[in-house]
Amino acid sequence: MGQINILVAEDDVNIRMGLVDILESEGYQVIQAKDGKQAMELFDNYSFDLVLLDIMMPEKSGYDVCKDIRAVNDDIPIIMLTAKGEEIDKVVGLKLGADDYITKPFGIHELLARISAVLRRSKMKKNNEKALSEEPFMFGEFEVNPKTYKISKQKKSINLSEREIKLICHFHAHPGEVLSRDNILNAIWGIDYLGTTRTLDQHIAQLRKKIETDPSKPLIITTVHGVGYRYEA
Amino acid sequence: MGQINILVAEDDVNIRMGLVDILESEGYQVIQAKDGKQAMELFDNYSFDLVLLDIMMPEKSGYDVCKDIRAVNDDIPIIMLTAKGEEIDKVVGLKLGADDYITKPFGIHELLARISAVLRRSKMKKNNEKALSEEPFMFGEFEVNPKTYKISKQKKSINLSEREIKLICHFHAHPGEVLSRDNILNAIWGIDYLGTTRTLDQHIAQLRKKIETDPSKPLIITTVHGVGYRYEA
DNA sequence: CAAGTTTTTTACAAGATCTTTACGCCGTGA
DNA sequence: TCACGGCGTAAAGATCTTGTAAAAAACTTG
Repeated sequence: MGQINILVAEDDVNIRMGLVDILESEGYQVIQAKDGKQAMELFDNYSFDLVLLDIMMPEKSGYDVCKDIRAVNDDIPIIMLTAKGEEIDKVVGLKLGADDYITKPFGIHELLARISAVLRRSKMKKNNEKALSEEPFMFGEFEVNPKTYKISKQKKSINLSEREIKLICHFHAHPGEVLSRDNILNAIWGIDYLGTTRTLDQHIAQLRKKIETDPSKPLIITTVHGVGYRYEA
Repeated sequence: MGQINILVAEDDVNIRMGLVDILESEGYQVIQAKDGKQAMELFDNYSFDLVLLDIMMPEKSGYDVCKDIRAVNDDIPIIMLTAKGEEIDKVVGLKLGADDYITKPFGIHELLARISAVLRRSKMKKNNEKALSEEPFMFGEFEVNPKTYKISKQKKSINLSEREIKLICHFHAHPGEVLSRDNILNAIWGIDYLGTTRTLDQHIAQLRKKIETDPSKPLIITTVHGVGYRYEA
């Protein structure tokens, strides 16, 4: 969920391991490629949030990988790594669609700063696109505003947390249906969630406190014993 | 902050890349838009010193973008790009507020000369009549005076720093909206800012000390947990 | 270049949210 | 009706986010 996946393509094993250490200790999930060919294979099979690309690599240069990635994906941020003194042609690189450059040897701090800057820009871009699909809608007697994490009834406005908003949106997308706990957990917590199923009940209770007139006799989100919950549209 | 940011809106990828190459090798920071819609999105979220606008674009024509930009910002220089033979109506363009025109195909030197001319004029204008473009406005119970970096309530007047004034102005431009940290950092620190996100929190705290009655229970600038901040208009 | 100012980083405290746990009630089937 | 697992709910614990002061760095100005 909050997990950020980074593909690191670098042939020098020492530098690569160094990068992996740094990135993992920052909480990023890192996948390594030892050459350009392997990088493309990994890129095709997994989903990444950022690519770190050495330029000089066997099998396939960073330029080529960059071009091939861009042929498929216009949005994923790409940062190029260049050895000092390497004839790095920023113009060529930018033409191919890289987002930033770092010259080796680089400081840990600079690397991390550039990564978070690039991720920030990319996140902005995503949010702008997403904004349209998150128009306010009615949920029971509440007006739900996914963008602001707020719901309002008449003039009263209530703040919702991340989980609560997602729950409401999920129910809103399936009016009248009985949604199993597994279904909801998969949709909101992700397919690889490892926690208990009671967590969900807890959040449902929390949500009911905020939207039901009498939380002990829910009318909007009802319980289907032995199965799950239902949004009574 | 000698960095000059240019927004390039042009649908033809070859021309766009060519422009980017030229401008970046001149030391400008360039952001690209592939159509008019994207151009407006970028314009709303970042801060530019100059806009290069192709007239014929999908989604939204250069004329429309120009008009929309002028509706919000009267000062930023806009240069229109027109294909040779394209029916370019200078009168219409000037009415919409463009500052200059270049007909494709254009020479590198002509382009750069016009850009620096327009930037020079704009800088002069800023220095001379910044007064007009930065009228005082109300923010909560404060009267904000961007010219003097001062805000006042009743008879008391408080000095603000550069960052603080910019924060207030940005919030003032987006009343009621939840502004993500990313959004604010991009708008005030610039798209290529490499610092940490905590810097922003620090400045928010500083600002609250100056404008909130009880800084520990902010009413004017509220925080939206996990997302960002909001100006309660 | 020294003093003053602003900005940024850092470190820790405080707060919010999320998850787990525990206990008791409720529905269902024997 | 009884037993048992499902569910509501409060409260403790864990985790993540934000507030805030203070140190460090960067920038201004004379």
